[in-house]
Amino acid sequence: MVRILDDERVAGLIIETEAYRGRRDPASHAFRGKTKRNEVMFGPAGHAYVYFTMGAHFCLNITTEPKETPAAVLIRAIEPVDGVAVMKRNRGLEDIHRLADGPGKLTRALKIDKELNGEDIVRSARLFLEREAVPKEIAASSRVGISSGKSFKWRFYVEGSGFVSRAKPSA
DNA sequence: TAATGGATGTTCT
DNA sequence: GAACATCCATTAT
Repeated sequence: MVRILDDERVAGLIIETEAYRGRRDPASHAFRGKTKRNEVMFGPAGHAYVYFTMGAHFCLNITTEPKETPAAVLIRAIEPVDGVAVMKRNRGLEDIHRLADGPGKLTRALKIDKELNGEDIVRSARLFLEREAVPKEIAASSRVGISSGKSFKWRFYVEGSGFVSRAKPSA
């Protein structure tokens, strides 16, 4: 995942994600229909859905599925690769393992906020994805921080990575 | 190492 | 008025 900040490349490998599947998924923002906040989820795939949560943090999702089929992938953690100094400055932290090991931390490290909500990441010069080697050991577990839909194993993370948000995921 | 509570927008009851 | 796709400082074990 690549973020361009003042012509500087700030990037990292995606380590942890969660899937949210619209109408079929009680934990999804889109489960109860379209609102002003979640309308990006109802748009075409490949756009950034950025929302403000718990009164203090932003979370970044990438939409999937065609228009009017709400679904998105929450990016929960990255392993910093380029522009590490910028991330440290944004976070006020030196520990590289803690720079972006959670959805709220990641958006802060990469300076992602509501202004990027709806960004087309296929065409964007500010936020986009590059193809990389897919890690071999990918594990699945329940999603984090939800109260319904817990039985779906829709959290995916690189097994053994020191950059996941929770060392010991709950099954 | 584990539990607690504050910050506080958006949506739902 | 309460819950929530969170994080962190503070306090208790």
